[in-house]
Parts: sequence; C-alpha cells; structure tokens
Amino acid sequence: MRMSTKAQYAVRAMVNLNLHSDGAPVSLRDISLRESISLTYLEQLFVKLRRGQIVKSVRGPGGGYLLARPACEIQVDEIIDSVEESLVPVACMDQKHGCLCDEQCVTHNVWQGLGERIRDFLASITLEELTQEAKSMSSGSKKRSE
Amino acid sequence: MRMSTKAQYAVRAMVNLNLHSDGAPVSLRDISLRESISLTYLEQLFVKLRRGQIVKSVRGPGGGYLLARPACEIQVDEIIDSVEESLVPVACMDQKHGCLCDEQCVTHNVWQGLGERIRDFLASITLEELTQEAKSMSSGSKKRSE
DNA sequence: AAAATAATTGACAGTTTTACTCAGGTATGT
DNA sequence: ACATACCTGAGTAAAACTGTCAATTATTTT
Repeated sequence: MRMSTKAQYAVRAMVNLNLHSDGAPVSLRDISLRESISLTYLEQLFVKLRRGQIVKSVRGPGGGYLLARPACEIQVDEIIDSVEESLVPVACMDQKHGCLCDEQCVTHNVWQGLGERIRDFLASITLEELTQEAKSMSSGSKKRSE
Repeated sequence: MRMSTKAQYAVRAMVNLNLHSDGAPVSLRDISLRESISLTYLEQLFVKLRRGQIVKSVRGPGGGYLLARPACEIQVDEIIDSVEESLVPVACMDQKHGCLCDEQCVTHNVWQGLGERIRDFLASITLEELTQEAKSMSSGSKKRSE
C-alpha cells in the first residue's frame, strides 16, 4: 500500500502556497525554492490542481497561483484526487465503470470498504487545518502535535 | 493510492484455502486451479505467508498448507503485512526507524493518521468473516451482499 | 531403496508506473 | 519589446510490479 510522492508533493505545495499567500499570487518558483521541489515538476502538478478547481492561475509578471476557494473549503482528498488517478486501492473498481469481476470478487467488499475509509479520513482534513498546524510548528518548538 | 495485486491475490488465496480445508492440507496446485493464479506465483506468496506465521506447510505427497491459527484469529492486515513491504502509505515513515524528516514534515501527521485508519480497518476483518461471506455468495444467488 | 509428490529457493525477465527533465509555447504586466 | 511566469507535450531513466524458470529439499508411497 503506497501513496505516490506526487500526492505528497501536492499537499506540501498547497500548504506552502496557503502559508505564504497574502492576497497576491504566489509563483511556483518561490514554492520550488522553499520546498525544494523541481520547478518543472511543480508546473505539472499545478496544471492538474487548476483543472481540479483547487487553484486559480494568474499569468504574466507578478503572476502565480491563488486558492480557488477559501482554505477551509479545500479538503485533502480533493487535492489528491486532482493529482492522482484514484484514491480507491484496487484496479477492479474504477469509479466510472464499477467492478468488472462478478463472481470471484469475494474480497471486493474489503477493498471497497477500505476505499471509503480512506476517503472519509482525507475528506475530514482541510487545507486550513494543515496550514494552522504548519504555522504552530515553525513558530513554536519543534514538536507540538501531541 | 493503490493496493498491489500481490496483496489481493494473497487474500483471495487465503479465503480459498480456508474454504476448501477440512483438516487435511491443501495443495497450491488446487488453489492455483480454482483461483486461476499461476502456481509459481502462489509459491512465492506462500513462502511469505509461512514466514508471517499465517500458514503452516506440510511437505511430501498429500502435503500442502494449513492455517497456522484458527481463521477467526487471522486478520486481513496480517495477511497483507506478510506479503507486502508496508501498509503505511508513505516511505518516510518506516515502522522501524520512524520518520526521518524532521522539520518539513507538515503533512506527516496526515499520512500517519491515514496509515492508522487503514490498519484499524483491515485489522477489524478476519479470515473467518471473509470465508463465511464467500460461502453465502456461492451457495445463494449471485449477489447477496446488499 | 526408489519414485513420486509437493514445498522451497533464488535468479531472472518483460512490462508498467513513477518521477522526473527538456524544449518549446502563450499570456500579461512594465 | 521584453521579462516574467504560466502552459503543454514529448521523452527518459530508474524503480516496482508481475510474473516465469530451473533446481533443490523433504516426505510419503510403493
């Protein structure tokens, strides 16, 4: 079981974007420098994030990206959905076509249930919350979560 | 996010093993035929399942595999653990070493929480339950789950 | 003891996915 | 016009996945 680094980068980048935005667009170059993620790779990710209605782009000098919605309305599962193919753990159940395997899918219910749990959990976390946590981590001492 | 087919095969094979065991060992050849999984691939999986204390092997003619414990004491997460590297979704947190990334891991808590949810869910399902479900599916009509 | 069965092991190979880079292009502010 | 920064698609090296093959070891039956 594995989450792609693509998804991890996307979440990190979104937190960083939200953390350093004060109304003005944030350029990918800045995020790239701060998070040590290759600029061209970030560009790829943000194309998808834009298509997923997570961010808006502003072109030209002084341009960059803005949140498409308030951070409290952006859920982590939406970020990952934009960037990855699917959150559901097994191939047989594409959300579009449903499950193709009729009979032998004894274990189908297991994977389906698991997929639902994963989504529920990630949907329960907002970008707002993550950003707040990041703030308290950098300002306060190193470990503050527990 | 994706669960490897290896894990899926392992769970299917274990259900099939439990379904057709009546005290005597079940050979991989039988499981291979019934589940249409290559024999040599099954062999790979069962080596790991044996090391994971999920099954016991009996060599020689009439040999095969037996459950190492009663089915009600075998949890799905244990099956997957034996066969896959880790259930935790991201690389940075190996259960052995803990997380290596100190500061920048704003999203660390997210993945850790997710990993716990996944484990909790899969640990809540036993091989016994899956086998019962499989029985009712094959004896009853085709769809009985809902 | 010999033969047959079946688990056991390690090495290897084809394919797919991942994680990027590169080379351009397009829009926009100064 | 020019610099900035988004936009796009093609390409690529490395890793992981999904198996196969060959050979060995242990056990039971004859």
